[in-house]
Amino acid sequence: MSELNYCYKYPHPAVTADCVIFGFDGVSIKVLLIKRGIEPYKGKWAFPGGFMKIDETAEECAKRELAEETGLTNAIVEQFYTFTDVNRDPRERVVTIAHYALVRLAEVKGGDDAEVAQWFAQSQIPSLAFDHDRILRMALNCLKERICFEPIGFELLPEVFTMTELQNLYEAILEVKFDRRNFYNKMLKLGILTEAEPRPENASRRTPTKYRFNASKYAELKQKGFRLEF
Amino acid sequence: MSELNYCYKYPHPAVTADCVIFGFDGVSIKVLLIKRGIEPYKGKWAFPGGFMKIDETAEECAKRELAEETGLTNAIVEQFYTFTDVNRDPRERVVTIAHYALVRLAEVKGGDDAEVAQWFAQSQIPSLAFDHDRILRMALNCLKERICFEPIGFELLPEVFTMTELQNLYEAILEVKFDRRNFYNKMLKLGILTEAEPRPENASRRTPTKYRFNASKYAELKQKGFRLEF
DNA sequence: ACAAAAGTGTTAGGCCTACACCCATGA
DNA sequence: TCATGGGTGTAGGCCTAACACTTTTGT
Repeated sequence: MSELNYCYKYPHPAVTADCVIFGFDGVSIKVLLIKRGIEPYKGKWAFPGGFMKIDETAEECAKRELAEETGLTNAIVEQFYTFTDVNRDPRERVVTIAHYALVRLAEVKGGDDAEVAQWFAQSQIPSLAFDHDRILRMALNCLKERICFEPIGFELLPEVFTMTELQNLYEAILEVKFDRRNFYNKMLKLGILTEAEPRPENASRRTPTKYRFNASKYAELKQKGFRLEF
Repeated sequence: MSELNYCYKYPHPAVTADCVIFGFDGVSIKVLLIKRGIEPYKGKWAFPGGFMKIDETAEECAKRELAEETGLTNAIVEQFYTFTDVNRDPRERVVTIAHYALVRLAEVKGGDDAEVAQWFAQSQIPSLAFDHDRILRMALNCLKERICFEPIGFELLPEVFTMTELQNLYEAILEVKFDRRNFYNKMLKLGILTEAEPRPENASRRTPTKYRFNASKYAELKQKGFRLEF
């Protein structure tokens, strides 16, 4: 079991897939971290990740990690950068293909052990193992860029949401503030939202309108050359 | 020399870096391809690329490949995607970290052997070895997206260029046509171009104005939150 | 002389931004 | 009653897109 059975003519790096899992609680962006139980960096927090099996793609590997930690199997998982620094892992040469995942917090299976896996608000993330600080920075940047041009934000919200929740999400990710009326107008004019339910009888002025992302409408617009922009 | 000296407890994929090298001849985007001299895919065209050494990063590897084929050592080289399909190489499991490079054709050292390395206009690229067709599609897409928001186009033009050349470049990459006056106005208003030389005495109406990309001006604007958009 | 390249300005419409008040609810 | 959240409209400025003619040169 511990023999060195896999031999090559030239040195091969190990390949891992890491998964930066983003969630949104209505106010802040959150990231799921795992406390390392073994050396190196024992006791430090890191992203879920692991060695890519010889018969799976990096994306399958990242999705496997995601499923192990959250129980989710149909979330968005996308590769964003491959980290290849020579000494990023003290054990051996390890190349990691970094992914981010977008999940709805409500759908995440509660972790069995809060000591081991924990959600951190963006502002409370501790210093991480390996080069994961750098990976996080790049993941956040990538998320910022992509949400400007693609409707990935909806993957972090419940199916049905209010305009205020949507605005909070954009503001949290982009770290800016929008004028509420302008945000409403812009979003509604885009034509990619549908009112989820007609307002109930007893709807008061205070009851917010619920929306749903209209994926087919978006696909249609996109095909016509429409581009989302924030 | 042919012994299997590098042994691991678990199987390790091989890791390569491939380099999609883009040039621009004033009219079309060109790509440098290498004719494979050995199996697999012997005789087919492919991107320059090779196995990552155990003490170099993927980017260093891609730059090494670029230098070998073009003599250039200071061109833009950027990773854009890592391809991990299980059967993408028939010999063994190979993960490739794909890069694109932007070079000025005038600075490229003429290849010794046109049989082996050759520039292809985008429309004349043959079907490629491995999954390089897919890699090319993604590289072109990535180039399209990036040129919309970052001034990378200038890396493909001579230091000094005319507005028409710049417009041709944008049109070739984005596969659209712009109105000449609107393109002039927009570019000039951005404030990132400098006139290269005062127009000479004998300048006729027909002599085009020469421009130069003003990188420091761009950096300054960018810091103020300015974003390039096309 | 004819074709091709380069320079140049205006107008209309759409989009973005800034901005304020009312109502209902729950504490 | 007070603070909070939610809904709503308009006016000005800027940017975009559409559009044509003149000059020069080379063939």
